[in-house]
Amino acid sequence: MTSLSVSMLDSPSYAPVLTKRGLSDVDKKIYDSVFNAVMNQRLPPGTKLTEAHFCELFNVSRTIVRKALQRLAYDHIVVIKPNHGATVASPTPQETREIFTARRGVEAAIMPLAIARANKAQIAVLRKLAKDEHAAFESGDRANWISLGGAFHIALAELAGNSVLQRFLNELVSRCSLIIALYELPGNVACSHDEHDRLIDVIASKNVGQALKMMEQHLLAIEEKLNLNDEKEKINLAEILGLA
Amino acid sequence: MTSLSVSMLDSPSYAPVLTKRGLSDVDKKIYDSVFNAVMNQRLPPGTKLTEAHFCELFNVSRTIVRKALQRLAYDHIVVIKPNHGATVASPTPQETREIFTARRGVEAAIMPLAIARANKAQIAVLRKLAKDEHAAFESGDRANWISLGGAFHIALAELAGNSVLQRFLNELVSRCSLIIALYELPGNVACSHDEHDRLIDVIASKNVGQALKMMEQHLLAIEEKLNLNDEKEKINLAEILGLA
DNA sequence: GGCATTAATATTGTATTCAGTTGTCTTTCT
DNA sequence: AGAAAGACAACTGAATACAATATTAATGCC
Repeated sequence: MTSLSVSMLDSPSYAPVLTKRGLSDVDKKIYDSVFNAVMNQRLPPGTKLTEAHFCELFNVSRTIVRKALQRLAYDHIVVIKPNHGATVASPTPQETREIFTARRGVEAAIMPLAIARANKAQIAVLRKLAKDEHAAFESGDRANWISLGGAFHIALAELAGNSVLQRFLNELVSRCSLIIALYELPGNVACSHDEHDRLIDVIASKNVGQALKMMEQHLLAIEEKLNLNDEKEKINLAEILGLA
Repeated sequence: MTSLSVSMLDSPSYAPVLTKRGLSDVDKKIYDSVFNAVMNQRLPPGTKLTEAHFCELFNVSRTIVRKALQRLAYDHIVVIKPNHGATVASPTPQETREIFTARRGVEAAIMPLAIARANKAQIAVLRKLAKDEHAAFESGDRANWISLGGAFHIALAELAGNSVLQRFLNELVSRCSLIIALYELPGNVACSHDEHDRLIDVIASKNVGQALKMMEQHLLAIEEKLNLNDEKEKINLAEILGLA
């Protein structure tokens, strides 16, 4: 199990605790720093997140830290076991399949809303994201590439203008980052880096039916590239036993 | 604004729908008692939920109470404003539309999964729920009737076997209970009390396309019966001014 | 009487303290 | 040496204490 190190988190940015009016949004800072670290895969699944550690990093009491960790647990970014504290979640293959199924459903609900509200400016925003994604891919910045791939879908959800669906998708996309960190086959990274471009074209053409089909294919393709054989440990165990 | 009274909270009867790991026993009790009270509309939207009150009722410290309230806030059952504490949520018309739109999407994602897994026994469970719903309607037990109406959809989500979608729908159904409490036109209650029967028929026949269409119509019908004119206060205010 | 201002009370936000649990390391015995 | 038992340290769970803020009551003024 990995342990938390300072470099994994965003710099605490020691903004002095000025202003009594400035309500303590420290817990949000903690939440965001862990969330971003997970999204960028700087915090691998299974990492232990000790409360006292965050107290030092952010100069707050455990009360605040616990609030942030509990919120992360609500969103299934971390798992809290009684008397064992918080660790970065590591979704099982079964959970993974459920997450992807749910995500296909939520993205399908988002798509017609997004298409209905898409104008030129918003299409341009999507294209910018796709371009950044390409750049990250070309430069070999794998973490940033994955993060931007998620950002595209998040942007689509924003465009849909439904805060509920947006929140659902946020959770699903962040959990997918965890999943990719766990299950993606190493050699399989180079793929599908123009699918977002084609999606944007279809969205711009306002063809809902085709967009739905393409999005589903897109998500199924991602899922199929994972190694969900459920045999990660079993194979290792078998080998060990075979050797023994 | 209504204030909390003890009688609103008792009646431990109903199923713990949103139960989760990580909550200690008392936590869960507080969460469930508020949740059920909201679902049964004993706690009207806007009700102030004072922490100290729950401390007395459940003989625990504020630490536990706050954890339960924060989780209720996460599920959008209550709203926590900084330095103002928790109140039962009262969704705006805008939020209501978003919730119903999201719900149509999530139910659409659930339907094919549920149909794929539906066998005779599970169809029987659904029929039982519809029957109870009829009974509650006939006996004039409005609160129980609304609660059972939600239970039907929850059961469908369970049947689908996807814990993520199930959790999403749980939130949406409970928020709809709040919405109905706020916006349903009084005389409009007597309606659609056999739509669930017809849904079950279509599900049993495994006709996915027709089931999707029927479910969407069902949900649209519920939404249309609400009074979302945004003029609730305005009308009252006008009357008051007219008299003055 | 109505209204603004101030004091008193109530409620929430955060830190600290105490208690219980778990994991590890040492000691001891066979 | 190896296993079991016990002691210690680290951590989490929960309650209490203190500080900050909001709400209500009271007072004075016009």
